[in-house]
Amino acid sequence: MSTKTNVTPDIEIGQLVDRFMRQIHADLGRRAPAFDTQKVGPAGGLVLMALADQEPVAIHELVRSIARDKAQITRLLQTLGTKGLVQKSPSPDDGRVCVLQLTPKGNDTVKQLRLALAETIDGLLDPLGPQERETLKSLLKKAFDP
Amino acid sequence: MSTKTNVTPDIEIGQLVDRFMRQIHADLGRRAPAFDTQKVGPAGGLVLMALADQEPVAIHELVRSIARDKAQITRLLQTLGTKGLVQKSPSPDDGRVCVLQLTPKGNDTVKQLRLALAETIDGLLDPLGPQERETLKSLLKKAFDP
DNA sequence: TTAATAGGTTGATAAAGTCAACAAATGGCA
DNA sequence: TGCCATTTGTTGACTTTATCAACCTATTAA
Repeated sequence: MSTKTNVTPDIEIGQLVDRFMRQIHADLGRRAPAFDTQKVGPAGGLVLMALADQEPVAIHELVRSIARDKAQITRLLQTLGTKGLVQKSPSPDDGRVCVLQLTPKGNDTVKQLRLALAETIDGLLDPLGPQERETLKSLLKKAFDP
Repeated sequence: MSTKTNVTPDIEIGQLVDRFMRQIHADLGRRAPAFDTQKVGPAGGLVLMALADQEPVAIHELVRSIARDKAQITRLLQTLGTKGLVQKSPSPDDGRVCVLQLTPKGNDTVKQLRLALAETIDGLLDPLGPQERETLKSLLKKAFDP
């Protein structure tokens, strides 16, 4: 009790976050035919959106920022590449790294995905007022922003 | 600004939540050998913890509360059953439903899992103060509690 | 009593995630 | 300069989750 670590810290948060994530996933899945015109799927969508925030970016940086396995990203990028959404070019500075960039088509796709995601989250956070949403977002950012 | 729906609601929240979930998952996975003595895995662990909060509970209620597919839960419960962690008994009221309950062994397992999850989350929320954590939790509960 | 519905199981399949091994490029250092 | 450890990205093999439809039984409503 003396130290700052509680005896039982937040046990519920994990389950709540899981539910949050899963409901986002479910709702997006339901509406996917309407907006996922490129059929990138949930994983591809997240990669594209992360990419849009960070481009131009090296693969290993993207991997770290979204906390996924690099093997998985390699393969995702292959399919996104063949769909013409992402362009991969060797870095001039370092022969090992590949630099990623969205194509115009990729940018359009991201716009659609973002809109859909925003709508979904907007719906899920319905019980919260505008101010509460801001608070939630800022707390998450404080804890998990790179 | 007049209506309650913003033009661009919270796009980032989805990615932040995803990162949160994924880091929980990664950290728990790293430490799993130390605490997952029954080898229930991430999915099994979540089911057990949800069960502990709700038992005795019917399968379909559990399914709804954790937002997973019922087929998946059926199979998870089979393995948890053979490990002697969960007991499944027919409901006296309704011949279709099965009522779930943790065994003593299941309860012990949940205690371990909860401790591990709490430690992990405690670590991940390090940037947040005690008050901010409370706020975060209450917001999530307000939005996602059954 | 029939028809529709809900709860749960099974089967088949797809999608994600994991882990180790590897080649090429870089960097450090003797 | 030459060697070794490290980093980056790819590939292969594999396990875990997730999804979807078909199905049986019990319940409910008409």
